Amino acid sequence: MLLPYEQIGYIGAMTDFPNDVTPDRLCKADALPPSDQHARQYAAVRSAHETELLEDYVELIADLLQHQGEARSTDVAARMGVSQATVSKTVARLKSLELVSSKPYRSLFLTEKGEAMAAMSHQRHAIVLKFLRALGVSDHTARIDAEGMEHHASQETLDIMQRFSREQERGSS
Amino acid sequence: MLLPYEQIGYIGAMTDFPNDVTPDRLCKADALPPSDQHARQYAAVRSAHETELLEDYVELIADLLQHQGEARSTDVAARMGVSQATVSKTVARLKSLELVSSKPYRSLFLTEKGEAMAAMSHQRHAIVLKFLRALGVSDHTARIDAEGMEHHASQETLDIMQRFSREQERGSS
DNA sequence: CTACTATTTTAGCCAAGGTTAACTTATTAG
DNA sequence: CTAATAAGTTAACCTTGGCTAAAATAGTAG
Ligand SMILES: [Mn+2]
Ligand SMILES: [Mn+2]
Ligand SMILES: [Mn+2]
Ligand SMILES: [Mn+2]
Repeated sequence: MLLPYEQIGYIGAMTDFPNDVTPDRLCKADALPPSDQHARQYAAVRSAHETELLEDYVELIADLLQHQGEARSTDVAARMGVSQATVSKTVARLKSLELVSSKPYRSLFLTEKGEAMAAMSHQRHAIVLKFLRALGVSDHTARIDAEGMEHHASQETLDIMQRFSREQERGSS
Repeated sequence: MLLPYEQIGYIGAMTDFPNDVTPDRLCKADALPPSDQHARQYAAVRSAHETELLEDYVELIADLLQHQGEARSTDVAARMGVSQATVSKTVARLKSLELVSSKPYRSLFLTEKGEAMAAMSHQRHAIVLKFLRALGVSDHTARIDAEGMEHHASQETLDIMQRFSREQERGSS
C-alpha cells in the first residue's frame, strides 16, 4: 500500500505514516532542521542577495576613486564585465538609494552612506580574502571565492576568520 | 586645475594624469587587479548565482524524499519560506531542465540528472558546514553561512576545507 | 568652429524569482 | 456520495539585472 503511492507521489499517503514513528537515532545528525528555522536560513541568503550587487558596486567605485582618482562608468563596466547600459541602470538604482551621486554624463561619487557601505564591504572583503589565503588557497582562487563568499559571512564568522588569519600569521614568522 | 575637475567628475581630466606616473610601491598590495581578471571574478559570481537556487531546490527535494519519503511542494514552500506559487514556477523550470519530474497535482521526484546534482550539492554543503563548525563557528551561524557560502567555494577551496576539518577532528580525539 | 571619437543615457527586450488572488484538483470527513 | 479542506496551478503583477541598438552629450583634434 505504500510503494505504489510513493512511486506516483500520492499526496495523502503520509496520513498513515505518522512522523513520530520514524526511528530517531538513525537520522539524528543528518536530520532536517525545523521547518521555520530552515526557512530562515534561505531567507538570510535571499536577503544577502538583495544587497550583494550594491555592495560590490560601491566597493568598486571606492576602489576606482582611490586608485585612479576618478570612477567612470566605462571603467566600472569594464571591471564588472557588463555593458555600460547595465551600469547606467544600476547606478540609477544606487542614486535612488542615495549611495551614489553624479550629474548626468559626469563620473561617479559616493555619498556619506555610500562611503560607509564601501568601507564595510571593503573590510569584510579583505578579511575573507586574507582568510582564504591564510588557509592555503591560491591567490587566484581566493580572489574568485572571496568575491562571492564575502556576502554570506556573518559577523561571528568574520571574527573567527580574522582571528585565524592573525594566528596563522603569527605562527609563520 | 585638478581639484575642481575631480570634484565634478570631469571626464577628460585624466588625460594629463597618466597612469604610469602613479607611485607603484605605495599601493602594490592593495592595487586593483587587471581589468579583465577582475571582470572574470564577477562573472564567476554571476555564474554561481544562476545555478544556486536550482541546487538548493534539488538538494531540498532529495532531503525530503529521504527523510519524509515524499517531496510535496507545500513542504518545499514551507522550508524555502516562499509561496506555493513560487515553488510551482521554479519546479516548472526544474522540469524544463530535466532535473525534476512530476505529474500535475502530484508530488516531486528527481531525475537521474537531478539526483546527481543533489548528491554533489549535498556533499559540498556538508563540507562547508562541517568546516565552519570545525573553525569554531556556532551551529546556528554555521548553518546560515553555509547555505550561502557553499555556492561560492571552488573545488580547490573545498579540498582545503575538507583537509582542515579532518585534521582538526584528528587533533581533538 | 567643426568634425570625429569616447562616453553616457535611453528605449525596448528578456529571464529569474518573488508576490497575491482566483481557480482546479485531490483527499478526507460525515 | 457529498461537502469541506488541503494542495497545486495559473494569471497578472512587480523588481532586479542582464542585453542590444540608437540617441545624446562631452572631449579632442584640425
Ligand atoms: Mn567585495
Ligand atoms: Mn562580492
Ligand atoms: Mn545547500
Ligand atoms: Mn544554498
